[in-house]
Amino acid sequence: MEFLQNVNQQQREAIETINGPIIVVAGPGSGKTRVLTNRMAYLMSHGIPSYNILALTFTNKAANEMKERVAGLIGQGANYLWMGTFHSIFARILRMECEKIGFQKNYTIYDENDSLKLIKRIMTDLHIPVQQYSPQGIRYRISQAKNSVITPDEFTRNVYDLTGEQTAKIFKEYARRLKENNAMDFDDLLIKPIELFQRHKDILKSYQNRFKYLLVDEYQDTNHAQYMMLKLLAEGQKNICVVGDDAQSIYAFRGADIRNILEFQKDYPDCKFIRLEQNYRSTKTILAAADSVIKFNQKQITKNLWTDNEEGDRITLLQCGDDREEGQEIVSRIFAGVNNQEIHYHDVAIMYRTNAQSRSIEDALRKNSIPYVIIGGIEFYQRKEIKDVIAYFRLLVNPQDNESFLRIVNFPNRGLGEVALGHLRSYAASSSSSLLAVAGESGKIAQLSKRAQSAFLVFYNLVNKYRKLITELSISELTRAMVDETGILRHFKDEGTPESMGRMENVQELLSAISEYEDEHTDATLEGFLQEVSLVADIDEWDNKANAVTLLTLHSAKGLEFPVVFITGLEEGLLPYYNSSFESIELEEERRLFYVGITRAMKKLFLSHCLTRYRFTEISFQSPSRFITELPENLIDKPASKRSQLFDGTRKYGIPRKGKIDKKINARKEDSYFTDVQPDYEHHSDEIKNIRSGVLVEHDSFGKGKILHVVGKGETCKVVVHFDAVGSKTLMLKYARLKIV
DNA sequence: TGTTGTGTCATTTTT
DNA sequence: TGACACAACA
Repeated sequence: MEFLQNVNQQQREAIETINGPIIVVAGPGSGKTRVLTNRMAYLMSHGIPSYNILALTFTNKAANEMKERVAGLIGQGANYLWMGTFHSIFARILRMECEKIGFQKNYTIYDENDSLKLIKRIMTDLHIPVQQYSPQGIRYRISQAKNSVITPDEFTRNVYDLTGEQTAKIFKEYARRLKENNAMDFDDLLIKPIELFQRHKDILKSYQNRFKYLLVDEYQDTNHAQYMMLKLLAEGQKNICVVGDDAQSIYAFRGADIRNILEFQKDYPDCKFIRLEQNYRSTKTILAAADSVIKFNQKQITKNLWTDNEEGDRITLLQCGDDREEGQEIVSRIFAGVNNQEIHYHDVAIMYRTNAQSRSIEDALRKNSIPYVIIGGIEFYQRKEIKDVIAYFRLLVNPQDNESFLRIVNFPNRGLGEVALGHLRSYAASSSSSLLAVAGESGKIAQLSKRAQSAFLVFYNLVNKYRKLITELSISELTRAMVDETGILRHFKDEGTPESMGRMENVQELLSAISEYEDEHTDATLEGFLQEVSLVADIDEWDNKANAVTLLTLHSAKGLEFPVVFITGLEEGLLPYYNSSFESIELEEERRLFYVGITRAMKKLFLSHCLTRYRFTEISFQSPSRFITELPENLIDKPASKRSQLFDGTRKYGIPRKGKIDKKINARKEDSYFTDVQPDYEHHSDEIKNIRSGVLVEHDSFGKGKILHVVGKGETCKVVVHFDAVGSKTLMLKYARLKIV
């Protein structure tokens, strides 16, 4: 059988085991996708209809790729396969079933920004000061609660502090308003189906019957809600196959619970446990480096990764003076490889911890005319003008969506300000109707000025006119006509600044995206388009066909592979990121992130760190990441001109260099590699010389603490210290009189 | 009511 | 750096 050829023993077992629970712990590059796709094909070839299979992934991209591969193996038979992200699959189920839990089919999906805005508005309404309680913090707490399937009532009962009390109030009101607006946030897409299934056993039954075979990719990144959902669906048949790698769990901040994978065997004691340990992706060197790093973590499923691949080049460590130099170093390595015809631009990925780091790298690439694509950053659909136009469309589809109403009722300007809206909102509240509905009756609201009354009416008529046209026009005609009538494009044109011209183009791009969507979907609806837009990630759009270097965060690198990988910013405070240094749990997650990065590389890995870096507006001194020291020294090359105390410095470059740029780069700094002495402090005392992040210090009144971060230099040098007793403080080094412990 | 300026802020990762 | 809130002015 075709699906069993070219697979190893373990892969074969994972593919062939049709019934019962299976967990496949798949090391990086071990052919996990092949197992999943071949397994689906195998199931179907054994008479299991495709509509009995549900495959859940983390990105749409992964789902689409797998769909294509399955179709390649089995052809038309794959048509009814349900495969997609948790969010999109359950959004789809909710479209059909949500009336049973009090929502309407045309519900709106709120993204994080929408929900933050709503929370801020609620806080204002409840007179909870936003200065005192950070709306982001509250939103995060609420989201965490929802991910753990905790209801507002349960949350209220378990409050232990003041912020918690306020959060509880907001949480309740937030849930109420979402319902009132007929809207769901991202978390609802996971927990509302659970609610549905628990309340309506017959519906649960029907989905259990339908989805007889469950496949879950990236199981290590599921949160509690996803876990519960799977448990509900798998109940009875227990044909659940989960694939993942605990060592690549990097979404704890989003509620992912690594226990789900660690304890799968507890939930399904009779499960088959399969390890995929042969790596087909990387060189021996890269795999050994990755393995050595991950061994520093405590809790994990033991794995013995190995590969038949060649030894390969050593890992090259680039030490740079600052972030600009880092960009230059990378550029010169890329040039060297390309000039030798060893690599093409599209073989190269440059990874970083935070999106902000991309800027300096982009500068360097641009300056040297190297084509690049960037994944992440400010997404198209998050731009203000796009969100504004989308709000119009949302209101068409879901007239109860008060948040969208508020967003655009005065954009473009209709002379409707705070005061007018206040009257409208209280009238709406007393008559419990939506803002849009009340706007249509603005004549009845006595407090409103004549001008405001008619402005509301104009707005109402505008929206209503297009609501009536929904069934008559195609969505591209509808949206185009509406945007025209709102005068948004004219508004931008009149402004005439370069920014507003850019905005105008973006809106036009949105309109063509709608046309494109219409061409691709025979049954295109505006709802469908809006849903797709809310659930796309940047990575979904990326394809590696263009001959360009790829820039991306370590997080979005998961699941990808590249012949040449640069991991940048290997510095304390950045990777591992700040707060992660205290809690070993968080530190371990950072380490896994680094592990994910390393294991993306097939042939050649570069690691870079800077001694200084622009953060905020100031120069900050950076110490090399502790993770660097966790790599076996014999696998690492450090360019000869930069003698290090740990390495003897006589070696070749991984990829021979040819570029002309790197001459001056090597001229600077010498032995400072692991010593981390900061040159600017030479004239200070010994004490001050040793001030750097990670050092334990004592302060006269704050007691003992640890330096997180050093900002600035000389007279104005500041340090961020985390004190055991009082938490983090920023201090002027000059006055702080810190003693090194 | 709209616009402009100022100050403050926080700046991780994402479906 | 930029996004946002608020104050002051037109």
